[in-house]
Amino acid sequence: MTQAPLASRPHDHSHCVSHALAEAESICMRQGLRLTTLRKRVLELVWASHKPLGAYDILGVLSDEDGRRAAPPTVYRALDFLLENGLVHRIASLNAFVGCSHPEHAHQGQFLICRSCNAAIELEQATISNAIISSAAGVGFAVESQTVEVVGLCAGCQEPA
Amino acid sequence: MTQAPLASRPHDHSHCVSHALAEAESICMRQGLRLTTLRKRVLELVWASHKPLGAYDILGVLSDEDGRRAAPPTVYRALDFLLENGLVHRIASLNAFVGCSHPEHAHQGQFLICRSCNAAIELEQATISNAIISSAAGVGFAVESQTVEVVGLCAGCQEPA
DNA sequence: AGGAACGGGTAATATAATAACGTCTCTCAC
DNA sequence: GTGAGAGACGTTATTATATTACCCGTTCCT
Repeated sequence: MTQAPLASRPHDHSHCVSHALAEAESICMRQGLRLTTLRKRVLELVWASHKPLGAYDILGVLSDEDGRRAAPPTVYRALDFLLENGLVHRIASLNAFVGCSHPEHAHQGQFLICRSCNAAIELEQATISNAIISSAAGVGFAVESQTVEVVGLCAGCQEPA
Repeated sequence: MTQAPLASRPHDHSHCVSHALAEAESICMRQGLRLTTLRKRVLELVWASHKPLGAYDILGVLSDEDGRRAAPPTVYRALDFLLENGLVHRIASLNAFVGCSHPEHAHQGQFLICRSCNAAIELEQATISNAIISSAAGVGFAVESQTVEVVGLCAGCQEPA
């Protein structure tokens, strides 16, 4: 087996965050999108860990740090922007959001969600999506978007023996 | 391509319903489970079409026909029973429920959801789940459950040319 | 008969998401 | 520079989805 992904190993996470923010800046710059203070802050919060974060968790943090309580639309609008531009993914089975590991190109991830540490590992395996597309084609179904969310145990959370 | 699945073609749907109910009866009988009036009625409603149905849609129908308004726990408890015993599936991306096509054996379906007619087609393709399991194993992740939900156009809803 | 287990009613609450409307601030053509 | 339009965000209210807690009656087993 290859090495376990970063998300499920201890690592200097501040690097993930700064890298994600820098990449977001650069993508928005190139595409003429406005990565406002709020959007940047929400992206930062989503990237605060590799665990998917609920909209209301984000809302809570924003409210705490602002004093004034933020309202849901504030967060949802920022999340919509980030989703539309491929900077975060939504995990439907958790009603939660996680930073996109490869925002530089359009794609839909597949997610491995550890039920022990809650980390979400993003995959982008053509074998999976091709299997889906061709199975669907077998019954005449034309695929437009895929949701693949898997629950289990990440490498780090499996008991050593 | 093979023939389009029943769910996406016109068919005598009352047969689907009666077959599903009969099979549920037989499964519950064999396993000593109590398919009460309420549970049976909820199963029937879920099977009323091949379109995933929200818990509150079910609630609405029950309330209408009962006169007295049913409360959420009534429906959720019935759905929990049906889910636990493999008689219905939950579609996470829609917050909705659909009858299980193959309740006689344990499995997790893969779903093709038509964005035009809303029908959900259940697949059970080993190629898909194996692709997922082996991709996950490649990063040391042990899969326990899979959610595969695909949106697109079913055979019947694709324009003929 | 006694009592545990189960099914289900009811009220309240938690959690997730959206609607509708107003205001401010950029940007850009002129 | 200036005004028109678009975009971003605040605010209030509402809708949609799901769960908790408590109670009561029935069933089933002894």
